[in-house]
Amino acid sequence: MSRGTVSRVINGGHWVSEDARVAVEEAIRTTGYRTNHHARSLVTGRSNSIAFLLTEPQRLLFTDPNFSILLRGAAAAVAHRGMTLLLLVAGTAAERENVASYVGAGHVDGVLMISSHENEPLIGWLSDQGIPTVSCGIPLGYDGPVSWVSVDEAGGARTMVRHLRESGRRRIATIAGPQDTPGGRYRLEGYRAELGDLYDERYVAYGDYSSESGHAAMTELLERVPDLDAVFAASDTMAASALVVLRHSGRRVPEDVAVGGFDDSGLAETLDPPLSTMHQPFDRISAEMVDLLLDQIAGTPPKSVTMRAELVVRASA
Amino acid sequence: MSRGTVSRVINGGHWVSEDARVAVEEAIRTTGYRTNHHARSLVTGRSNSIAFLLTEPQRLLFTDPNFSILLRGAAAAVAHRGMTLLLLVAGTAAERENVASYVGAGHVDGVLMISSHENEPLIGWLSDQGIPTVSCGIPLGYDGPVSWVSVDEAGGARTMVRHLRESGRRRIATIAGPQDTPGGRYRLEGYRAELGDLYDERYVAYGDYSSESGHAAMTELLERVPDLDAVFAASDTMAASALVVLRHSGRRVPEDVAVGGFDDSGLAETLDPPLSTMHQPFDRISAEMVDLLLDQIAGTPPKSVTMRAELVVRASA
DNA sequence: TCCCAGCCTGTGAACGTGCACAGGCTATGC
DNA sequence: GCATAGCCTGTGCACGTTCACAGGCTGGGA
Repeated sequence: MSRGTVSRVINGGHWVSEDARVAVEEAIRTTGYRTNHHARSLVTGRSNSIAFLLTEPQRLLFTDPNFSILLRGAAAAVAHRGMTLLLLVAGTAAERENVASYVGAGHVDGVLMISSHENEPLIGWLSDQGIPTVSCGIPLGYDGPVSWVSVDEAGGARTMVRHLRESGRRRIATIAGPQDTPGGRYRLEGYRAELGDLYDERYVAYGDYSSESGHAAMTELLERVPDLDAVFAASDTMAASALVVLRHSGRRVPEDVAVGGFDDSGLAETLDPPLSTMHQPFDRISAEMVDLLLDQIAGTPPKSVTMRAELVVRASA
Repeated sequence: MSRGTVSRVINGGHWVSEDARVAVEEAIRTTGYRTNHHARSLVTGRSNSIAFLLTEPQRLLFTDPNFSILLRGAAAAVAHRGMTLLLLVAGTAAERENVASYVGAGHVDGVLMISSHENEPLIGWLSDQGIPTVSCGIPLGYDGPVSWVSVDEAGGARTMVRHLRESGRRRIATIAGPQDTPGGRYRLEGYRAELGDLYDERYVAYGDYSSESGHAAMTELLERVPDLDAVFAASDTMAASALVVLRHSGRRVPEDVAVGGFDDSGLAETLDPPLSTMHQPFDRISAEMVDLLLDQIAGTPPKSVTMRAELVVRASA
């Protein structure tokens, strides 16, 4: 039995006789043979692994539950295809340098880019190097060819604001996310578009998705426009803080003020009252990202996908 | 310039002249040379990567914020040593099988085992195969040689219960975690030990760390022992649900009922009222796990480390 | 009978590195 | 002057695959 034949039955099995196939498979079973991925990668030039690249500063990873869901989904999708997911962190400049040299050396076949802020240098670099890349969310500040998958941020925001208006709210404030982030920017755009002429800058406060920033923003809004009767927060985490601040101010939710969030992270249904929010299909997003990345590795040009965010009505609005 | 000399300057650089070193380093800089990890691994038999292995069912990863913190810490610690962290998921039997064959093939140098439940089959298997492994938390149901790093679960629980007693509480209930988990079991043991003769089974309810289970457990306790004046929850997530249930029952926290948690996850300080809890040093835990694993890979026998949980007093107790 | 196409199998080369070994050069001591 | 030890450098081999190619065997058509 020659190496060539064994190699053929392992990879596809074309042009190999039935006898040879069963013999090889039997031998594999009895000897406990495992193919050496390093040797394979050495000759094929492919690593059979892709990187899950985090460019978010450390602090936010602590509070944002979305990362874990995305990560887990990606790991499952990747493993399902016999590949491996490795985690790369590029929060500091030094880490960014390491990641660039690692990825540039061809140690991964592609990169899943998570939560990049505007003008993230790595995204252009990866694209210039011709390294298959899929971004989670539209990459701000880069107009080159790159794949991304995103929820319809503006559309989702409009849906929530419309829901608030249809339930009779007239003075709808918003706690916007960071404006160097697609979610932060486009959700605010959707809010503005849906309100049209009713838009009033004084009803807008800004946070960075974190709980503390949500607290500060809600406090600021209550001082500036105490007559508000609804709040749309650009993340569930900030909405949670808004609920606390509103209760302490003596307002009831949803009787006095309605509150809507965005994400439908695990947090939302455990809040008091349970939070109405826009559901992001994180499982489908991660699966689609992996699909797009594998297509790109196979040679397909970059392509992008937008998904709908679905309104989930609970008690808060 | 020969391959051998280049190899020597890259790995350590002993027995190489100053002239040769600078020449090689200059050449590396100008040509943009990157060492091929696959070729290196092929000959050394080491992969320079370690696995972050999750054996937790999917649902819990969504709610438990501790995983992300641990993961990020481990990724940073591993990257700092020039190695790579890859994420392996073994929630189902099929996934477990894949992981075993992958790890068994020697594709990683060691395994970081996260949150194993009692009698997790992989832990014994890894140990039997002689694969360096470090468990996060004491592995229940396995008494073979294995490294672990854990917080002092029982001691932390005693500290919290003592704190509640010292603030005048007499009827202290607990929401225990899952009993097939070290945290669940030993925190309950600590609670019981600290109460001594005062221990009363009716003041104990069980959850699985999830928010829903915390809700159910708190509801159950209020029905069974409505006179309770304090609750120690085995996780912040369950404590958060307890706060909601208590408020809805008309009780004030901390005036009527004091509430203490465990973990000090990001959640704790954003709750209303901010949660008193036992702080787990997740950053130190992940760093220590990586250290122990690298020691073991280098040949040191398994070793274990216990860390203290620190009381963090906020408003809830 | 011979040729050719279609299957199937074996073989040599290559991937890029680390390691052991051989050997050259230099300085030191006898 | 010669042996020896201490540095330094180059070379062959091995790691375990995949891939391209050569060639054998079989059956059908001229």
